[in-house]
Amino acid sequence: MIRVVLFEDNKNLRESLSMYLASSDSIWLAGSFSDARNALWAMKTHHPDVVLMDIQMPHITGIEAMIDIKKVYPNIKVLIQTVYEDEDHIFKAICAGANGYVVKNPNPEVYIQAIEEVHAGGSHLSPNIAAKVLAMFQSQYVRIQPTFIELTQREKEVLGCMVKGMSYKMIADACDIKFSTVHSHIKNIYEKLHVNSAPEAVVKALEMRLI
Amino acid sequence: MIRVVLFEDNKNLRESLSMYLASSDSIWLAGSFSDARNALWAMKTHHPDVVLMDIQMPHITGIEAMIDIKKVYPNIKVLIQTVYEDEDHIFKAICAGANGYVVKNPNPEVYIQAIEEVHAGGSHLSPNIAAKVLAMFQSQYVRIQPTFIELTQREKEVLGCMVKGMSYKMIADACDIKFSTVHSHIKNIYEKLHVNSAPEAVVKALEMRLI
DNA sequence: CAAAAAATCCCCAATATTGGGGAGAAAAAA
DNA sequence: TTTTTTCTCCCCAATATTGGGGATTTTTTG
Repeated sequence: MIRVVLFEDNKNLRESLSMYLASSDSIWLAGSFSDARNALWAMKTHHPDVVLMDIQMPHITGIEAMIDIKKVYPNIKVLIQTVYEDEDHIFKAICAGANGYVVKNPNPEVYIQAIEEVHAGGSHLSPNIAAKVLAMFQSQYVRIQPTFIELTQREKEVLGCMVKGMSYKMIADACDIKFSTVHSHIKNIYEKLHVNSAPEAVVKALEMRLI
Repeated sequence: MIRVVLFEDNKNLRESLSMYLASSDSIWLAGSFSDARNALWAMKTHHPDVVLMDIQMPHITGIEAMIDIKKVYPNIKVLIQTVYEDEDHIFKAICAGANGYVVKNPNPEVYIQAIEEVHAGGSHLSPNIAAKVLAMFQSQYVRIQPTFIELTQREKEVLGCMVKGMSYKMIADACDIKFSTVHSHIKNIYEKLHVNSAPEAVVKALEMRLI
């Protein structure tokens, strides 16, 4: 049986969810709490396999509690359950190491399924959350190149150096060309990118994934 | 009913899956094909809501077919179903706009669930896939967090301006402070970020998502 | 409330960058 | 092969940035 600990500040929800989880024969509800300040103590006492964690709670947020838990017990799986569906919360939860993200749902079956999946080493994301994660993922990698700009090999090289924060002198050294040549290349780069300063060029280069 | 078209080169699998989908009362299987070269024609003829697409197929991969489909029919949802669980395939599929990724599974119920979720505008990821996506996501953002750097509100504002490529003078104007103040802030920013030039600061800011 | 931190401003001087020209060799394209 | 692009280099002068000192006033915090 999967040992589960629940954190949820809303009394009604906590009690109904507890009752439901306790009635499942694959889950052993080891404890349920309204406050995550005692999270580490709860872990130590109940050593759960999976923690079902609300985000919005008084005193300390579920994400903060999860960070604490993961620091001490990296093997405990944490399943976030919340009403928040905005990118910011999703992002923070994922970065903090959440093993799943379930949107609060009147249908309690999904909790069981999510807990089982997470316990088995997978992750569970509610469909809307999954869609947002995929969208975030895509926007990171799918380049948008409305204006296709061609930089020569040398120009890319120089731009690459600029991104690394190198000065003209350092670039000249690194590329084994004269200072004045670097100057020329950068003039051309600025012309092509329609910018007129190094920071702008760097931002544009990163945005367009030119380098 | 959800109109579905299936692409799967394995005859046995295609037929058993077809039969299963056809027996569902929420799904209308509009067609099933062993070859994705006719994908666009299939879309035009059967105008499905959801396409269930294998990756590994002769002549043209499911991902390539999906790219073609998405180009012409961006509203058609594509659900990838495959045996591949490696990061490379997952990554490519997501970047190409997949709405879901189901690992081939002897239990056909998950297909129905995935199709319904995708059709409703969400995404469906098999637990192992979701775990890998979350891991990829984390590794992108969490890596450069060991040094937690705190910038003040003003400093973030100034840094934000620098990222936009503004000069000291422009920043002074935009933030309604004196040139010398901008200078001071930037000196502090450089100190905090351990850099000594604008391009470096900009790169670091973007990397650390400080702004 | 007192201390610390943040935000605001100033001076000066060294260095770096940018923009304007121009020009010759090497490589790639027509 | 001729033409064009790329890569290379130089000069000069204007402007911008950086680093080193400060100092004052708000806010925040202990």
